[in-house]
Amino acid sequence: MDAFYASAEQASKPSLRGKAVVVGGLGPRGVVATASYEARVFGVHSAMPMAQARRLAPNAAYLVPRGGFYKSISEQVMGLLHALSPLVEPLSMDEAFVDLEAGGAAWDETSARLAGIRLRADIRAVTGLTGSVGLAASKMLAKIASEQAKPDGLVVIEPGTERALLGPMPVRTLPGVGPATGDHLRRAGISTVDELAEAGEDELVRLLGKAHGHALYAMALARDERPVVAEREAKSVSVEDTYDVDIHDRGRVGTEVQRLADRCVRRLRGAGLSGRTIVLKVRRYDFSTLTRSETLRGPTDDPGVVREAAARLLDAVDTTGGVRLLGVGVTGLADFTQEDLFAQAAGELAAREAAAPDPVEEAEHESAEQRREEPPAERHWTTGHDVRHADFGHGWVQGSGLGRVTVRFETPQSEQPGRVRTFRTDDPALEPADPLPLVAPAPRRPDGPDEESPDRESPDQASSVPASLPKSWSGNGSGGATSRP
DNA sequence: TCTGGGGTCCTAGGACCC
DNA sequence: TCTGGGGTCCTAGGACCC
Repeated sequence: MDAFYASAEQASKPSLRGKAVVVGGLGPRGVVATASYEARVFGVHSAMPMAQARRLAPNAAYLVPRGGFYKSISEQVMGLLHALSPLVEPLSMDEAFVDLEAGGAAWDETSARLAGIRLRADIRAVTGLTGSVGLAASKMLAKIASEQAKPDGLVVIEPGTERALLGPMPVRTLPGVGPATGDHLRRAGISTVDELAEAGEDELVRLLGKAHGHALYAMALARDERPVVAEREAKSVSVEDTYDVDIHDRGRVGTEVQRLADRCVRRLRGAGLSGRTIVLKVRRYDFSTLTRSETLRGPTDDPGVVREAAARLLDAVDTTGGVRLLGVGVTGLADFTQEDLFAQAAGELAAREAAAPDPVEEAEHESAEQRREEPPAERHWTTGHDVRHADFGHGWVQGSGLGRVTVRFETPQSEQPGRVRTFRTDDPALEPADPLPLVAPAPRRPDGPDEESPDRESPDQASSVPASLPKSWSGNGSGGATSRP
């Protein structure tokens, strides 16, 4: 998906279309998650500190990420991919490998290109957003092709042309070559893929180590036999928080670690997992980062056990000078727990847990209590979130402060930017709302194809989109102007 | 300019075992 | 009596990706 978070916000808020939009953390230590292509013109890009983005693009719209909203769009797109092949390997919410051959969706260049064209049209029809497609004979090349296709394009790397295409490219093009490896290679006089191949495998192993050296040499020769693997098991679960100001108080550090341990366990349990190794992460005032870990005799999902392990690990960490980040994670995952096995044998743990309050729920209860005791409920309206007003209908929060909240009333289907109105934050007519679908539910067509029916497997079948296709799938999407939905 | 959050994979040393 | 070789597990750190 192209500039996924930012594009989703633009599709959701017509007044932001064609405008610079930056999605990311809005706190003093926030960074950019995604910048719209309009914002990239100003030099704003992912992972940039938000403060710097604001200097570069002071008039852009700044929004916090709405993970649940993006996830629901992601599921629609992944659904379209699964219709092409059972072999779908998600890389993130907005990117996945698909083995078209395994699904019978393509068997040569022509059928592959057609599948890509249909997929892009389907993505647009179903989600209202644009995605880019890279087609090639391996994962590495498909990924490079999709980068070249962005935004809103499709690129095919034809078999036989790989090395000629790759050769002159900078080494940083290859997935797995980041800033450190890039610098390392540059100091060794290697800056292009051709030079990587010329250096030879032994030299690369000497420079970069075994695994990386062999892998990079193979990639430089366009060799990549890695299969597309669906459904990989999670290997770790972790949570972390960066604080707006460094924490100096040792007691406060302790309570934060307990909170993080509880949050981590909630996620662990939510996924039906347990783990053997507890990891504590500390980033100090000077950005130096350390981890401490402890492996238990058996896997656990018990909040008390994880809390205690995290507390023990913290005991061994010097936090003088303050900490900017704390994190708790669990690895060595299993889908059962030692405690469960004992419980089955003894048949009484469940009863005991029912009698005694679960520390996780207890913690939630406590914090809810604390919230209730906070000064008289001034409702908080988060910029960018959807709301509904009894008289004016659906809109989103454009800003709030000083007891006022400003709302723009528009929906994804609005033809022009909506009207803006300001209310008191405690206006009873105003309430939070869920995001609206980006694409209006299709009117019932008796003979029309139905996205929800999973029964079409042949690429010969009609695609679920109108005949009018976007104009920019001619292959090379990299040069032209961005066309937004 | 001052650096998020959630992950994966690799390396390297030491303990331990056979 | 003065020290082998291989394998696994644990811990810590670092690179990289989105």
